[in-house]
Amino acid sequence: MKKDKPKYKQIIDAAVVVIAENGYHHSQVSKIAKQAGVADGTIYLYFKNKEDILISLFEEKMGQFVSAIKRGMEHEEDAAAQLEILIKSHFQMLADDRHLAIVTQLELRQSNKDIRLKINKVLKEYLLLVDEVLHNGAQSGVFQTDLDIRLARQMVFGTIDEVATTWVINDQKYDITNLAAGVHSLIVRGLSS
Amino acid sequence: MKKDKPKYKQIIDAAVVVIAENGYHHSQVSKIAKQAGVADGTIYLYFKNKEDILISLFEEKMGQFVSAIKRGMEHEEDAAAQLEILIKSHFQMLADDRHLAIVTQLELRQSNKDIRLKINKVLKEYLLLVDEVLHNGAQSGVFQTDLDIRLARQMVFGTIDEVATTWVINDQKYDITNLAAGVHSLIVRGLSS
Amino acid sequence: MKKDKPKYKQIIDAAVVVIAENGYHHSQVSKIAKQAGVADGTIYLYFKNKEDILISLFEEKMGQFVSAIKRGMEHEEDAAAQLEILIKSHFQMLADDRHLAIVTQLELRQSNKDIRLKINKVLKEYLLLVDEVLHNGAQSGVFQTDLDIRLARQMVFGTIDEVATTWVINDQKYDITNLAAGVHSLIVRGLSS
Amino acid sequence: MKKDKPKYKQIIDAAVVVIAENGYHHSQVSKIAKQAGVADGTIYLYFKNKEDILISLFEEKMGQFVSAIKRGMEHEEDAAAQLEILIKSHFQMLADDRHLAIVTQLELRQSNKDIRLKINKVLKEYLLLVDEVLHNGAQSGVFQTDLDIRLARQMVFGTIDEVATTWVINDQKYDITNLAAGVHSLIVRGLSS
DNA sequence: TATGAATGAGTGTTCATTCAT
DNA sequence: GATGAATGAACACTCATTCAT
Repeated sequence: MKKDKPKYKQIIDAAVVVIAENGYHHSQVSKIAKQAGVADGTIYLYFKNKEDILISLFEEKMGQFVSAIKRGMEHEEDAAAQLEILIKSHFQMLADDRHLAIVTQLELRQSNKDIRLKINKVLKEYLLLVDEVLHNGAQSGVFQTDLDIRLARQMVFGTIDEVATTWVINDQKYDITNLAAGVHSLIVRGLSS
Repeated sequence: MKKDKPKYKQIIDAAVVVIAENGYHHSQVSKIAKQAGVADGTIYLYFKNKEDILISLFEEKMGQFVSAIKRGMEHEEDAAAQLEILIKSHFQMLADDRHLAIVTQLELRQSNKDIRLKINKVLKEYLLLVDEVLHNGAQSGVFQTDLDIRLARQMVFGTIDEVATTWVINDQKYDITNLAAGVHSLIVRGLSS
Repeated sequence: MKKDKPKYKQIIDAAVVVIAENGYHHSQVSKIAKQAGVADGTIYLYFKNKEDILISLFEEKMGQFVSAIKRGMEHEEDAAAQLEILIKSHFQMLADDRHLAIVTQLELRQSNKDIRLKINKVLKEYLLLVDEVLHNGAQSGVFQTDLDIRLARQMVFGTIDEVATTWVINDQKYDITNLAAGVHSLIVRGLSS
Repeated sequence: MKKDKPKYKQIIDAAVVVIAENGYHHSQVSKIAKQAGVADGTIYLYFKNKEDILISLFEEKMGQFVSAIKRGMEHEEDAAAQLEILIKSHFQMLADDRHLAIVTQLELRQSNKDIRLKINKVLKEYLLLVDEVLHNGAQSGVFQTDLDIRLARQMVFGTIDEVATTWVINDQKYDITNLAAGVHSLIVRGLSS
């Protein structure tokens, strides 16, 4: 399996660094190859094309992302508490890797429609996780029992994503993990007094 | 004033159609010119460069957007009701122009950092409007009096934007205006039962 | 006659200034029109095309040039003295109009082969004047009686031109008229001790 | 070293032919590439940009030029004889390559100021060689001992250059090498009888 | 005469991808 | 597997010239 060979991860990590530092449109394959310490042609032994690097990058990192969140929520049954863990973990992981945060919140979105559709496919696993929490909350009565899961998920994800993007646009100059509690509260309680 | 001449709007409208149908990266200036019924060079009598078409497009449309919402909220003082008008108007306007919806939710975001910065400047007016509503709500006691306006605005905008993007990605195949009430309820009341 | 109308000269003078200040390749017709205080289209009422401005400019100025030199040599019969007047007048006229000096020595030469051929035609009158002086000198015995006029003319013109060009390239920062005597001496006596 | 690879010279030689035959302004990079038998992009592996082809072309050819002249003068100590060798070599080399003659005497001069400045830098080596000969002549008493070297160099170069340009403009239809003796005589002895 | 808005042809350069070694 | 030289498609922008007013 190619994904287990060292050069596979090597190239992906190089791509994260190069894209974060140079921006998506200035991240030529040759630059990624150089950063990874391989020849240009070698990239194509591990990835179908440039798009495939991006998609694989997102798959790889998002996979770790979801696993970590799942692991964090493992022993928690209360939906509201699960949601808090999810938000905290999400923010924590972005805070842990500045480069990755830039890539996922800003640069990856400059790719074209096709890539973004494939990225959305990868994202689905994360969204399903949110759905689970929401479903659990609705059933257990922690959340509204007649909750429109789809819409609620869009609120949860939209809010988290917007908060994360704003933070990255502002050069990550404040501690995003401090915002987790406030975001959680807003999502759960809404604006109402 | 160039912006008042008919060709200015003609070119912007052509750009919306061309970009929506071909995607940002396949929307050559010559294609836009053809659609607008002018020569390639004419574009440059009205716009500094290709980027400027995009930014002007967004300015023009977003300006109408904000005006329309303001007009809609004019005679309403209750913050929750204002918010509902804002959401409804937002969705309504996207529903009214399929092409524009594609451009603003998907294609515009593929532009590079510089353009996005300028786009954000234009967006600011909209976000200030949201802030006003939130501030009003917090002061009048309709919303939490100690509301973190910045965070709340990110929830409001993030949710609306995510709902809109999801709708566009799904080929606008359901009626997004039907979602306004649900979104409003979620934002105001949160997930809580 | 178009050449006698005020706008004709107005446009030519504008062209000299614009080309001297912006360089040949940045001297658009619109820039010349603006400097001349006329509309772009008006240029084409007086000149066939852009090339024609250049050629007319050179004709006009070179005509004055040749007349002035002829006038200066009128009452001098000695070929060596005539040559000195020619060189002095040539340098004097360049020194009198910085802009024109830049245009004739540097910018006009960037035009393409066709224009340069036409410019050479205009130049011919000047070269014939040189030939006359040389012929006179050969016949009167002031110069070598078996002088190769064509070659001698090329030496005379080549030397004057190179000295002038070097002066312009060095930003006209010394007084070129001071060089006339030395140049004359070199041309007449050569390098020999 | 890129300059030693065969394609470097291949492209330069192609450029000489294409520019000589089509004129500088109609010598598209793609045309040069085709003539060189390489792809357009290959040009940019060896040259920074189109200007760089021109400058490199001149460097390469002028380098050979100067070397050849130096080699020719090696065993000659008399300044007048050195000058004759210089003139003969110069004309001979132009006569040996019709295309190169057109490029150096006509087409290269159409380039803009920046290129011309760089070309002048390359030319300097040639001019220094002339200076050496003149200095030698002045010291040995073959030439005037109080010779203004700078002015004398401008006469020498101006004359040679004008003779060469005239020959090229006249389609090289006579044998320029036959003119070397006459030019040498004129430069050394001047017009005097 | 004079205007100036409109035209549209023309090209240097980048970079993802290939393939002979 | 690994290399990296070579490929060639793709496109925004300028500006001389025209012509309806």
